[in-house]
Formats: sequence, C-alpha cells, structure tokens
Amino acid sequence: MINEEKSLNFLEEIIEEDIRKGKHGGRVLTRFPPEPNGYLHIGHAKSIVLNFGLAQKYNGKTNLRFDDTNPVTEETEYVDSIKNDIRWLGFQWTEELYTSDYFEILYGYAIKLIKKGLAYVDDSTPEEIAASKGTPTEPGKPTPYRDRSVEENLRLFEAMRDGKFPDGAKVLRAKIDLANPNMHLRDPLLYRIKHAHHHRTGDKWCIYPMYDFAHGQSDSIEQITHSVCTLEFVPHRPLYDWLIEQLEIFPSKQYEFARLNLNYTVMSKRKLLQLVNERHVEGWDDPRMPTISGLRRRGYTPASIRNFCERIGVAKRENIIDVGLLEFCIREDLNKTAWRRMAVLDPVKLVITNYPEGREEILSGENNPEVAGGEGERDIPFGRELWIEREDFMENPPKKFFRLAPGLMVRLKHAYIVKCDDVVKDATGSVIEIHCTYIPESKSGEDTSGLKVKGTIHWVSVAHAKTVEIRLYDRLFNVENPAAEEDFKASINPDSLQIIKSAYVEPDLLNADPGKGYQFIRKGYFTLDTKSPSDKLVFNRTVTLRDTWAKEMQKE
RNA sequence: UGCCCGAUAGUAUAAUGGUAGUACGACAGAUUUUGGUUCUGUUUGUCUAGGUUCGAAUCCUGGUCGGGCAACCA
Repeated sequence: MINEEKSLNFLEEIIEEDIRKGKHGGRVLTRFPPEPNGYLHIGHAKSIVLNFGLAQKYNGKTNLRFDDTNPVTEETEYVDSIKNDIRWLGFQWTEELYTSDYFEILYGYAIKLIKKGLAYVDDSTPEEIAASKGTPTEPGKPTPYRDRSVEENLRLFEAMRDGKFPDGAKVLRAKIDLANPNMHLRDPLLYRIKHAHHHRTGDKWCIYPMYDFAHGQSDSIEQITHSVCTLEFVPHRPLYDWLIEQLEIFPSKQYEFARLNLNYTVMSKRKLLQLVNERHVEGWDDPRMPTISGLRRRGYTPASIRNFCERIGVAKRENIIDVGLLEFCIREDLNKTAWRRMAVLDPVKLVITNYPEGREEILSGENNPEVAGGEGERDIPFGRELWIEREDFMENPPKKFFRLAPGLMVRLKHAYIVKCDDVVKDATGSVIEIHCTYIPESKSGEDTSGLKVKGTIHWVSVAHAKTVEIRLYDRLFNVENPAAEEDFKASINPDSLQIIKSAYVEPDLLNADPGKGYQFIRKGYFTLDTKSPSDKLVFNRTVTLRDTWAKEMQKE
C-alpha cells in the first residue's frame, strides 16, 4: 500500500464535515467533564484520548470541566487526583473550569425559562413525581402544581434559593410534555434543594442544578463545539437541544460513543469504590485496579495507555475489549525501553564444581538489547555458587525441554555454558543443589568452544545476590464480565496477588529508578512500587513476558 | 411490548453502491546468548428474510438478537 489510508472514526468524519462547511469558522473546542466523585479509570482514558486527540488533530482546544453539581458526593481530593492523572497521561487542558462557577448564570437561565412559561415549581414528593411521569408505555399526568402562574413560580423559586424550604420540599421542573415517548422530556427536574456544603461554593447555595440543566448549558457557556459523551446520554440529547433552543444560547452539539469495557474487571465508579471501601484492594491505586493511578503503580506507561486507547477505536457499538490487548500495548512499549536485569523468584542453588572456590568475576550485560549500543552495560558479579530458577531444572524432562537436566547443557546468560552432572536432594527427595561443570572457553562474547546450546537461563550469584520483595498480580476477577454477575464480588480472584517475600536480584537493581520499567529476563516487566518501605525494595510485576513454552506445556 | 441506539473473523475496528481490509489473538515456520523480540505464512467474518440495483456490508421493508430509557445521580 503506497498511500496511508486515513480511515476516520465517525466523530472525525463529523468534525471534518463541519470544518468543510465552515461551521463555527472551523473552530473545534472539546471538553473533558469528569465529576469529582472518584478516581479516573482506563475508561476515562479512552474519553480523554478521544477529546484531547480530536482537538489536537483539528487545531482545536480542550477544556477540563469538573461537573460538580452534586455537593454530597464530590470532594477536592478527587479534583486533585483527576488533574494529576490527566497530566500524567500527557495532556494539557486549555482552561480548568467548574460547573459550579456557572451557578449564577444557570440560575438566570432558570428564571428565563420560568418567565417563558417553560418551567414550574413542583411541591410533589419524589414518589408523586415518579408517578406523574407514567411509564414507558403509559403517558404521565400533570401534578397539581403544573399550572402555577409565572409570578408564583418566580416567587417560589427565589424562596428556594433563599433557603426557605427544607431538602426535597420543592423542585423546579421544565414544562415540556408529560406524554412524550422519551421519558426524559416528561417535565424533567431542573433544580433540587440540598442544604449541603459544596467543595467550592461552600454554603452559598442550597439549590443545585441537575445534570441536564447544567451540562449542556456549561457546554454552551464555554462555546464547546463538539460535546462528546457516552451512549447512555443518547436519550438526553433531545432535552439537551431543547434547553439550548429555548434559552437561545450557543448551540453546542452532543455526540455519543460506546464506552470502554474491559474483560475480567469492573469499570463503574460505584463498584470500584466498593472494592476500595470493603478492602478487597489496597486503595484506588492498588496495582490490580483499572484506575489510572493503579495502572501507573503497576508500571503501565502513559504511552502504552494512549496507544491502547487509539487501537481500540471509537464507535457506537457496545464492546468488551480483551485485556490481552492492553497487555500487548505495555509489552510493546516496555520491550523497547525497559532495561534488562536478572532476578530469581523461586531459587534453587547451582554449584559449578570445576570453578575455583572463592574466585569471582565481573561480567557485563547490555542494558537494552533493542537499541543499538545497548544503552550501556552494567556489571554482573559471577561466582562458583548461583541461584537459578527452580523451574529451569527437571530431573526427567520432556523431549523439547531446553533447560537444565542431568547430562544437559545450557548457557548462563552473559556467562558460560554449563553441563549438569549431578543433583543433591534432601531427606524428602526434593532437589536442593544442582552440580554442574562449566566450559571455560565458552564465556559470553569470547566463546571459542564451538558448542551450540538451545537454552539460555538467568541466574544471580549467591555471594552477591540482594534480597527484594516481588509482587505478582493476576486478574482481579475470574469471570469475563463480573458486572453481569448477581454479585460481582463473588467472582473476585482470590489469587490476584502473590507476594514473594524474598527474591534474589543482581546487585545493580539496588539502583533501580522509581517510575522506570525493568525487564527481569525471562520473567516479565517490573517496576519499583511507589509505596515500598524505605528499608526494603518492593517490585511490582507489570506484566509477564509472552510465554509460548508455558502455553505448550498447558496443551499436554 | 412505548421510544431510542446498535449488529462485519474469537475480540475490536475499516470499507461511505464497485476486489470485505487492518490490529490483537490462534496456528505453522525462520531468526535468536531471553521458549522474549523480530520476520514470514495460514486460518476464521458481513444477524436473518425479502426488496431496489448491472452490482448491496452499505439503500428500503419486515423479523431476530443485544443494549439503553421511568434517580431530587452524572
């Protein structure tokens, strides 16, 4: 293929068409509108990459707007974490805005609607209002307050603002159509009374606008050109348009896409909050959580997440993405950037019987074989006794086992070829030592032995090994779609975290940089846990390496 | 059984009336001092029934299946 296919998603097509027609002078302004009532997760990342990406692609801008219209659930802690996560992902918003900054304007919009005879104060209880809306198959009926005069509505709404009524005593409703087949148009609530402290406006207000009377209006105030949200807001769109039309304000347009679902995890803030509150995980940033902060602590990079969000595409069809694609994206990134190190997670001792007692050598290994020059080398001490991985030895191996077994030879990475001669067992019959002889002329880089071995294994010198803690993570749930279960918590994977209290690593790892990814050769990608105690290092496994041998073994 | 949205390989996503393509996965092979990486190849798809058309994944109609909508949440 000579010229690159552009292959636009449906939003890019809409925007390009708008630009072609000169709509808004070709201006593109999107917004990312989180409610500060929880931490951002990978689903938000899709929306962030989409909104910021669209603006970048079309020379536009993106506002960050906190949708803070419900003081009961919203907190400043969440505002800070959200800003931090967006920056970490690599995006910078044009303006930091809050719906609560528009409360006065919104109040004015409500007055305008009342004056046009398009809104009324309703004294009904929540139950009465629900009943007044009817059901999807039956039209609603007006409540006794629907035909109050403009003057009375004005007076009552002002009294609501002035705190004359308790919570729930009255609401402001749009006067549209109680028989409309779209439930959202059956006189939707616009304002409710909540005598609650707001994280930004304090106690200034005791009435707060509902989502439908805040979101579209905020879009309009900011002159957002393309307001991109998820599918569940499709039925709200007629109301979004109706309010803008009646208010005669800037005509922002809403477009909807299908939210991200990942298998083997949950994505709703309510469920994630439950996992945190009920201590199924350590917190919002537990490395098993699909939150941005969890993925960060796990060792995912911003580039890998951005890349993932681009690969999954954007459409209007419900989807469940295989978490394997996320893993592919982080491996792809880390393979190119992670420095290689050796670590033994499940050690057994290997003794080189023909290597002089007390002798040691300093060998060297390139940091990154994926880059020309290897990004330098580090020293690796070698000696007569080594730790190797227990699974790299088998007494009675199957035919295609390319590791250590009596009579077989392997290459010790960056070192020598060794041949297994003997094993030492304890009283219970388990192997405690593997005795080998090494081939002196097979040293890495100056091998004149002429020997060819199929396998190469990693190792750490017993005399120089450093002890660290390693945490291995697995999927948090045992079923593909936990949200579809009766009780999603019943399918929590009890083995999602495995802690290895003492693993042996090469000494250079004591200099590991926080925030950097390391490949423990043949074992996976790891990163320093940001909450390691100062007296010991803890490494989190980001993801395993692809393991075709393990897959082969499973087939048998 | 009211209204709305959707349906293309296992999972996603293109093809905008003219050769059904791409990525991930799976499978096979080559290379490899990581059973990693890289490279090559193979496999699998238009929900269904009609209609319009020289020609339909695409347009029309009916059906089927999936999802959403009746919070003083967003």
